Amino acid sequence: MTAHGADVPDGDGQAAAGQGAASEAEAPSGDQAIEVPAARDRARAIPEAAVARLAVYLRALTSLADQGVSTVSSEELANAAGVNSAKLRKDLSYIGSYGTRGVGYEVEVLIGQIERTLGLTRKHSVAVVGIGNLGHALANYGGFPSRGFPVSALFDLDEDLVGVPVGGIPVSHVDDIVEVCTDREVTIGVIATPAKGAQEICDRLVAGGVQCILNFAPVALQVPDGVEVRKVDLAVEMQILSFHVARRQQDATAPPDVDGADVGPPGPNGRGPDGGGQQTGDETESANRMVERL
Amino acid sequence: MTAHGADVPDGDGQAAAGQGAASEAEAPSGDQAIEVPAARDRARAIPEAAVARLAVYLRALTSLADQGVSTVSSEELANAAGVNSAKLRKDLSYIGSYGTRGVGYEVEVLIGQIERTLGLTRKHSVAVVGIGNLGHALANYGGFPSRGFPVSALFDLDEDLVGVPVGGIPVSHVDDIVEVCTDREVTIGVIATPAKGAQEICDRLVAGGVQCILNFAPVALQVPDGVEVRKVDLAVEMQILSFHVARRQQDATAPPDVDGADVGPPGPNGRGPDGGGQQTGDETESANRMVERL
DNA sequence: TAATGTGAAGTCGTTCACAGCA
DNA sequence: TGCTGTGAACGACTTCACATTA
Repeated sequence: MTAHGADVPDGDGQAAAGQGAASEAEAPSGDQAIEVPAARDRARAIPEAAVARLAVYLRALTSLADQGVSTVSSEELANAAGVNSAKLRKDLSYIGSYGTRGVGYEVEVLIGQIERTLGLTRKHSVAVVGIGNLGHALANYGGFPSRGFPVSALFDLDEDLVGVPVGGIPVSHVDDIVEVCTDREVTIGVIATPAKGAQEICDRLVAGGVQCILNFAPVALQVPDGVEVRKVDLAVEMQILSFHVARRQQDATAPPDVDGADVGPPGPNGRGPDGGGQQTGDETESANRMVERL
Repeated sequence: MTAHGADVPDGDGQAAAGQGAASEAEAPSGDQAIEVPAARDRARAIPEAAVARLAVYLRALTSLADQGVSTVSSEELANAAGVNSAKLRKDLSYIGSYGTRGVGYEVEVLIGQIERTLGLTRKHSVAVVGIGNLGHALANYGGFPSRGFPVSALFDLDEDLVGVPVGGIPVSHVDDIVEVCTDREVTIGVIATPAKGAQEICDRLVAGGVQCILNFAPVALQVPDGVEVRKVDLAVEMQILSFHVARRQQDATAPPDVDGADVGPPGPNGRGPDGGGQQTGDETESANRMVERL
């Protein structure tokens, strides 16, 4: 984990498979012999995939609580979360036994336990870097502050934006990242800049004491051990969907295809798709400069 | 990642997260005996996780192409994409043998092959529903159109927004989803609405012929077989990061913890964390109504 | 009786290591 | 000689199925 390579987008939550998070280059050096056990104990025992789902269960639970429900069975909760009950029970078993056989789980108790496990009993200050289209949306995002993630700093490279309040917080200049993050004890940094400067921003955040980064820029960030990176890439999500559309059509048009040569000639042909390609923007590329001020 | 993976995140997938997509209720009835082989052949052989990474490789490759690089070794490309070379080679092997032993891969050729595999040789019309903060950002998102995903329809429930052009496209009313999506042959729908109406929107998109959905609303959507859903949940991503912060601190404060009772008393205590909780917004909840017009 | 909690089996994905080829 | 392509070993996550308990 923690590894450098921002783990690939992996399928996360969603049903089947997916996951396979981080654990990239694990510093395979012959430093210490084993180090497998001990160290990581309590929390490390929970599979990454299960952690992701716990957050989903939490949401379903708070929703139930709002509706006045006080008890749920694994079946009901699993249904609300979009997983099967066996998986849900297994996941919950990682954090302890808080259910009652023959009855189910007490909603409030489970909420408390999951929040504790996810470390939500502590507030995590968030900094958003890159106040473009996306950064703007994130800064105004109601879901963050309401869930214990107060946005306490905004940064942009654009001098015209500095000082302008967005979502109630004045934008600071990226040159002050280290200082401001240290001051405000930012623990989570969100990078919503173009790919170009993302690594530089990342380095500054780390220098400012940020331990976790949510990266929207389309690059694999390099970070020192001990810093966690999660990447969200909209273009990748779209392309995965595209793949499924393609697969579906292939299945539909040629179901009894045994093996033979597939679609195009595997020969050494230049590109293939539309004209000279070109791939203009670089994802968040334009985003950063499009909305500009409110 | 379906997403699922989106979900979650995924693991994810994101990072991980993210992902494994649909295939929720798989109709486990004793309908047909096996059905394992045949049917899904060419494309289905590629693991979901590998598909997600192919999209990442594609980006790295186009970046290299822009820099004028014409050949890469698996080692170099893997490095740029943030994975290890063995995994990269395995992933590429799923789509065929386009490398040259002793040399590496031709950038242009690989780009073409990956694009073909991901179905990017065809344009996929995108519809964005919910023109709030996030929807706004998505509508203006440069990364979509430039990568073969032209945004061709926008929808919102707000009458005041209908007709207003966002990113060059006039917003339509959600009541017209079915009609407009059918007309414009939308293949991918993006839901950026509050959790509340998401399922309803989803149903309409499906009725309008949309086969793939990227869901930003914090709910597990129910879709018929044949429709693919990937979920992206920012709050979940943040909570996963929060978990890692918590784990890190736990490791730091009490490394030689053997087992005993963990943190809080597992007894039947009410909630636990901050006061009466409350969980205000519902993620995109506020988003939808915050920026309003440009 | 009903539903949790969990070992065990199964499935899927990653890593290893090396044969094979330019 | 150098790097790809891939079978096989390994490890992680999921599903099954049932003992267990309120």
